[in-house]
Amino acid sequence: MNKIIPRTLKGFRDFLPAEARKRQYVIDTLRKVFESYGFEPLETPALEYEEILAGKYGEEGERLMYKFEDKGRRKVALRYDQTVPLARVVAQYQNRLPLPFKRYQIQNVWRGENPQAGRFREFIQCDIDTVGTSSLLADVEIIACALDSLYKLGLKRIKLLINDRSTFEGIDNAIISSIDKYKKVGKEGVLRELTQKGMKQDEAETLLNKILLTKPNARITKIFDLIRPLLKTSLPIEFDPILARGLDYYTGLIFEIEIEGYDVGSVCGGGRYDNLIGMFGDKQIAAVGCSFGFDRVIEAMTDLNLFPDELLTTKVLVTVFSEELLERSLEVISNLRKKEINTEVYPDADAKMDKQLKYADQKNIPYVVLIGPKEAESDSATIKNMKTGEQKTVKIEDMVKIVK
RNA sequence: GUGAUGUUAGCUCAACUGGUUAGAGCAUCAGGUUGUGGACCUGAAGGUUGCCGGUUCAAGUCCGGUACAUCACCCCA
Repeated sequence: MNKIIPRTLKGFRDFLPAEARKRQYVIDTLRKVFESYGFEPLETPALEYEEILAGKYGEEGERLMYKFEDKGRRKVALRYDQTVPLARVVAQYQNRLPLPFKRYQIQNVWRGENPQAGRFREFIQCDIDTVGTSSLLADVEIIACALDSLYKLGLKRIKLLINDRSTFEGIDNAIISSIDKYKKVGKEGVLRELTQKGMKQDEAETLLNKILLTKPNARITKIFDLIRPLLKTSLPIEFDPILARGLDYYTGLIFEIEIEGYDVGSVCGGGRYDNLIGMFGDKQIAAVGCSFGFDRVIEAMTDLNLFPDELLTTKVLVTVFSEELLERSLEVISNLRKKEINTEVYPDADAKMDKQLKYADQKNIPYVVLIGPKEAESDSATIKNMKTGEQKTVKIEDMVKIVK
């Protein structure tokens, strides 16, 4: 028999406990903030009928989508983003989802891209969207919720860049996507691309200068006015006429959030897209939303050291002295767990104490409980603080106080 | 889809222009102390040098292909 090599698929990742804990912390935090704004959870299947997803993401998307036949010979595809499934859900459950519908969705999506920095084939998307209203207040709430989310994660030095699709009125999508690269390739780079796409040098220059000098329109100034009272802190908010987000489906607001001291790109972006959600019905439905770059958020927070020190699971390790005293250990464990203290037992009664302590040390468990013959006699236990090395023998009832 | 670079022990790396039996640190396991972790010491285990083929008396080393990884383009989160 051939030996099977343990490995992961190209572009797919394992998250070992230290990493997985960080991710869960971020998800938990985001979820709480989303819900505080009235967004409700939505989950959709990983697999959809291919026809639901096909033709929705352009040529590139079509190439990158995971498609195959299932056992029943149905043509299926893996979730490619969360917006198309949202559109499907809105069309499918019209009678059960009164509009406006506010939902958040935190699930994996799959794209068969070539992996590179911060890009994988399986990754989490965190989306919030409000469907069924074109009110500017909905736009403002999305932005406020996004800012609040990052703020709660400790990302306090953030900058909001905001623009409106009307800045690019009448301009071809291909041209817009070149202009969007302004920050990356500079003015010369954009002009070079534009002339390559068939524009004359002076035409391109005139266009670019005109865009750079655009002033915020009425919608944007209204958004500015509305957002200030919503946010207690005064965040830098900037009108940025060059911002296009590369996507051609936006119809109004476009925004991005950047982190100061982390210039790998935006960690959140979104806008209004009033012509997309209605794709499965016969009427258009207005929508506004945004998406967090989950992996970038994790990376930025790691760089800036923003994760709480004690993202621990186990609080107490109860050691086992011998087979005879195992029962005493189990009693203590049961007591601690009843008090909602995360407790684990060293699973081998024959293991020496140093090995059991070493295990606690490696797993960063803050407290270790020892119950040997001495303690058993007096119906007590010794509790050791692994950080300070202090230890004392106490009655079992008193142990909870020390740990908590 | 395109391009650049790389792949040697679980991890990080070494091995002069091709030349005996491919080395080290960390991690693992055992012991140094049978009720106390992080340090230290001793020892053990761990490799068909990513895979397939070619050149050569001889390949970890050279050549071709392929898989994977990293980075970039395209595109995007």
